Amino acid sequence: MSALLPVRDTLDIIGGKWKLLILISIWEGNKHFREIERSIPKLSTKVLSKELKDMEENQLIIRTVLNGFPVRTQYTPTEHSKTLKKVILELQNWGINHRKEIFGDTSEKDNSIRV
Amino acid sequence: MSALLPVRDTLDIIGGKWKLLILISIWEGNKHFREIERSIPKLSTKVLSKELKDMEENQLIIRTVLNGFPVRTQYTPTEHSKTLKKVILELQNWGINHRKEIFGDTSEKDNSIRV
DNA sequence: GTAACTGGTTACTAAAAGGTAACTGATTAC
DNA sequence: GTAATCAGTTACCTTTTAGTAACCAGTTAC
Repeated sequence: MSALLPVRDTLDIIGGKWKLLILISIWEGNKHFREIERSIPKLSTKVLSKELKDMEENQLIIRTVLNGFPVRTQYTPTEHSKTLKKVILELQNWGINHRKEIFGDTSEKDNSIRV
Repeated sequence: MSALLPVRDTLDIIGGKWKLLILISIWEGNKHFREIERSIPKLSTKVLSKELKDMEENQLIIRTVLNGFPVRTQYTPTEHSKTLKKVILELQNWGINHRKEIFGDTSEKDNSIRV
């Protein structure tokens, strides 16, 4: 069925443990490598490096090297990446409802969308 | 970071290579183990077995054993699983637009099940 | 001079995921 | 009696992914 190709394309890009975390971290204002690294617990330098490369390739972020003394790079989200917000909203809503459905969790402690 | 938990919950459940393919196959009318297996190229018995267990645990499908001569099991989608259709639609739309954005691909030629 | 910061890379190791094929037990068809 | 179908399970092996830690160059602060 034809839904599968595009869905798989999408999951290939934003699936996995870290990509969405990283994107959200950048959306929240973290621009530099070490900054992003520190903002996401348990994320290692090596993995971050690889994920950022993937994301740049897929045009979700732009990497700029600033000429300065303690060499700085800057990561900024592309306009294109912002189209992911709808997807994330659906994934988020489903996750919340699923949790209720499965665990009967009605607490709804935090459903703000700080993205 | 509150979008992240639910999003990760969702991706844990439907992420990965096979779960959505399997769910769609079942939605399309394939009910039995070998039937589902044969409908998805490159999917092995072992992996299908594991994926179906995960999906049953997450209440996306129901497994019923029919008492008969060449023992048959039946997999049916839950009502709850149908709430995924919105999510899938968004993932699908994003995938299509992303492909256009990145490759300028307007052909939409190949909508067969590539695995 | 020493340590710490920047953005990573490299090498080694450990864990997780996936592939292949054989095998189960009951039954049907030839 | 032989082969095939059903729904899986098990054991073994390979591939992929991830974690750890050391290290690069250049600069700043003490």
